[in-house]
Amino acid sequence: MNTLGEPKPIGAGLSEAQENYLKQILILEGVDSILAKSADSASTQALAEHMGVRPASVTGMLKKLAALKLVEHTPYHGVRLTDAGFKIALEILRHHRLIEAYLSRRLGYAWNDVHEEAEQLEHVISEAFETRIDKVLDYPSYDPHGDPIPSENLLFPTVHEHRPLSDLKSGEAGIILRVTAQDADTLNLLTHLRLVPGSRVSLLEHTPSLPICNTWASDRGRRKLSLPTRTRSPEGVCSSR
Amino acid sequence: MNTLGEPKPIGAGLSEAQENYLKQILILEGVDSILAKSADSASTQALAEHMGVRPASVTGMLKKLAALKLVEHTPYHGVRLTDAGFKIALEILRHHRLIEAYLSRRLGYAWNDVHEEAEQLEHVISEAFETRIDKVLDYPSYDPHGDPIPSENLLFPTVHEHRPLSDLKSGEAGIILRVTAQDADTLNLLTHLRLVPGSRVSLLEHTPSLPICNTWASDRGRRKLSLPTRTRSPEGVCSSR
DNA sequence: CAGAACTTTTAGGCTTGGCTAATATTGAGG
DNA sequence: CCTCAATATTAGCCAAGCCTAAAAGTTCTG
Repeated sequence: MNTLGEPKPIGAGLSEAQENYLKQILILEGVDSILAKSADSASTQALAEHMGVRPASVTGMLKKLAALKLVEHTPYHGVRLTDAGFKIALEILRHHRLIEAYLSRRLGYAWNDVHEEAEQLEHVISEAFETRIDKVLDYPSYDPHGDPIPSENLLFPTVHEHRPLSDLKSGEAGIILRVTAQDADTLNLLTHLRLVPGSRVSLLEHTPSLPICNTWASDRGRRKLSLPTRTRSPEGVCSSR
Repeated sequence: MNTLGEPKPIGAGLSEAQENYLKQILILEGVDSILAKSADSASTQALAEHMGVRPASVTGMLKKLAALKLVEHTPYHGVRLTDAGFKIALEILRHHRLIEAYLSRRLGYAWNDVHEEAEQLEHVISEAFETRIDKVLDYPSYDPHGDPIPSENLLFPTVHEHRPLSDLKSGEAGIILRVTAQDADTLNLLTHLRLVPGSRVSLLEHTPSLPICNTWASDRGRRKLSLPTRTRSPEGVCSSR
């Protein structure tokens, strides 16, 4: 019985698909979210949408993950990660963001190119690799999108107070701290508009039809851009072009 | 039809297993070998041994690769890579060695730890990644074992004249250029004995029972260590401890 | 309490890559 | 030239992993 299909060496021998499910559940549970009170439970449907598969497939995978005690599945009421599952999911998230940071800082990747590469690498790197790049980057707390990177012992850094860009009043200013959009198109657009992490902006006026503002606000009510309330500065403009 | 099972983006959508077969065929064909006149053809059995599967499995895979025109399979007479297959195999070999070099030079990996990690990463990195690390390392020609790295246009660097360590006469000296052993144990032993690429040695006496010399010479007649004929230097000793 | 919306179950399907056992081919030595 | 051992190939199977459609069950809202 030559078991090929290479168990990857992360939490145990999870398949890439399984790891991705865990990661997505983590995200849907909201641990990581800006608005996180944490601890929603992820619904089958939401999971299906995010993974690009049918709900039935999700249920199937959920049963497997539940059998592995990585997840608690209450039929008809969504899933929750168990402690074990949570740990693995966090580990993967850490891999992902650490890799993104590395690609950006050490290999000259554009911040909107790192996601895809990290998506592949995160399942494959060893603990040694993780440790090394963490050290080389001097234990970074944020990835190039401003997403927090769990530490080696899987704790999130304290996140500065911040709020969605769409909440800004006319005349208000701030520094962009985090961009939660992931698709290359949106990120490209944002790059062109200089709306990247670290840049200062102040809001001239609310124009709901403005293309990007549209994008941010209309996406099923989920905020894609947020910025701190702490920092105010008069320079920088959020204009459409 | 949601085709998951992620085609990897190298030559086309080859599976990891397929890529590994191609790489192994390349190696068995001897393109890379020290003794390479190149262009032996790889036998089913040799392939089976190196891949850790049964010959029947190899035949099966060979048919698949042949159907993809990556390989020419003459039943009962081994396989040869086609130009297309050769190119892909070289690309993978390049990935592998470039990654090894990167891990060693930029992430502080020991030379005997790089192989396994590279084995995983080689199937997953993008062309962009390859290009970046190549550049960061300033287009290296050799990996940490002294194996030549094909260039971006898939040409091997010119390799300095060299011969197996076991061919040295008593009193002869040289610099270790390349170590073809890959298993961690052998590499550890060699490290302890300071028999690593770059070190100068001269042969005091032939002692067939010397553990490492034994290892090198007795392994099915394949040479594991070689060094240049050009360089002679009196310092350095090949002693057993 | 009805029905819309959502979930789960059931019943399969497909692909990959392995394995065994039986069969076929090759090539070396007698 | 023939035979036999070594080597290859075929044929038939299997398991893992993921996916689907359709049917049946559950929830919750109006």
